[in-house]
Amino acid sequence: MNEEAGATIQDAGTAPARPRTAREGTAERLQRLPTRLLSLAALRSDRLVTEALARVDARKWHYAVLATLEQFGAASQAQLSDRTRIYSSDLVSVLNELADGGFVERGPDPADRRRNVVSLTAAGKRRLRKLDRVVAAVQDDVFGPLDATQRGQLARLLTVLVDSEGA
Amino acid sequence: MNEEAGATIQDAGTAPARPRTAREGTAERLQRLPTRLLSLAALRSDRLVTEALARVDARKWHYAVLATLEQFGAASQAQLSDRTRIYSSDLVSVLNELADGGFVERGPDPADRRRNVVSLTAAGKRRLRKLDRVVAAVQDDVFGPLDATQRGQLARLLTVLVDSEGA
DNA sequence: CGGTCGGCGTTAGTCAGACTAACGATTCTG
DNA sequence: CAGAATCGTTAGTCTGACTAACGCCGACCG
Repeated sequence: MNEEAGATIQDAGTAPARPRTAREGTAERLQRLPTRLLSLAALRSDRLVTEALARVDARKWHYAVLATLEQFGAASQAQLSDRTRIYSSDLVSVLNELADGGFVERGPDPADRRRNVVSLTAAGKRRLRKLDRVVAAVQDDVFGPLDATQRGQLARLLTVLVDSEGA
Repeated sequence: MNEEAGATIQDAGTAPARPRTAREGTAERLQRLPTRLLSLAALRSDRLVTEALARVDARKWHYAVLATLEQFGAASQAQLSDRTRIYSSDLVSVLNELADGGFVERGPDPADRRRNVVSLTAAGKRRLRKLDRVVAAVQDDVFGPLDATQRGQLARLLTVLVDSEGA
């Protein structure tokens, strides 16, 4: 919780502060370092995504889970974990949140009582549509500085990197 | 490293290792999502960088600080914070570590006793050379799947994104 | 000259995500 | 049937980003 200063209600956001954008001088070695560029770009991207989703009371994982459920249908948590790359230990709370919102249902799998079957509800589908819109908007936000061609290039290059993972 | 199941001795702890690389099925929506690609690529990159540096008992910020000091000379912590984008609160422990290793010296600024002057030692310069090598090696590791042209492209695109930050 | 404002370094603490360990319950396998 | 493996869950570690507050000092203002 935030203790508000009471007096001036406010502009909680008016951060007068750190000119983090200062960009005054970054050592060259760092400035061109590809891994650093990647890290900074992702940091900014993640921040924007997280903020945008937070505004509608969601998190990245919510989107991932909902989208995965819609595409592949009901699944066990283990399957969801594999498909979304969310650790199953973290998945628990994500599903709790989604279930609290009525977006998914979690019940025991009659076929294998160790498992849960997680399925999308009607509300979940609507929720997904909404998050789709939010996420799409952020893409433009993040990649605004690039034109369509460049975005395509970037996506292709990143895909190569990401896919090289398991190799 | 991987624990091999040796000879059926107990294997109590043999983590057969989650096939995180499984890549079985990722929802399309997610798979092409640029912000996600960026995030995943950065995650992998960061992990490799962190591991490589850990092997020589260093962290990313160590490199950033040493490189910045060499390029701009002795500076106050506030300046370092601006230039490296390390929050000054986090900078404290980084400098402690570097000072413990004898790589930097931190003394009061005679001109302004609020400030510290942080400067690079001879050992710090040697350290920087070493980290330079480590970091360079990781670049090849991370961006191995890309040829020189592609790496250039990627760097350019990312630079655009990163520089759009303050705009 | 005294006071207040602001920059400086530091401590502490929050929050999120990635990741590991262990455990009870269950099912599979030999 | 016994042991091994799987599933969901709890708890906890680690790192990085970020905020709040504080004591110290210097700058500026009246």
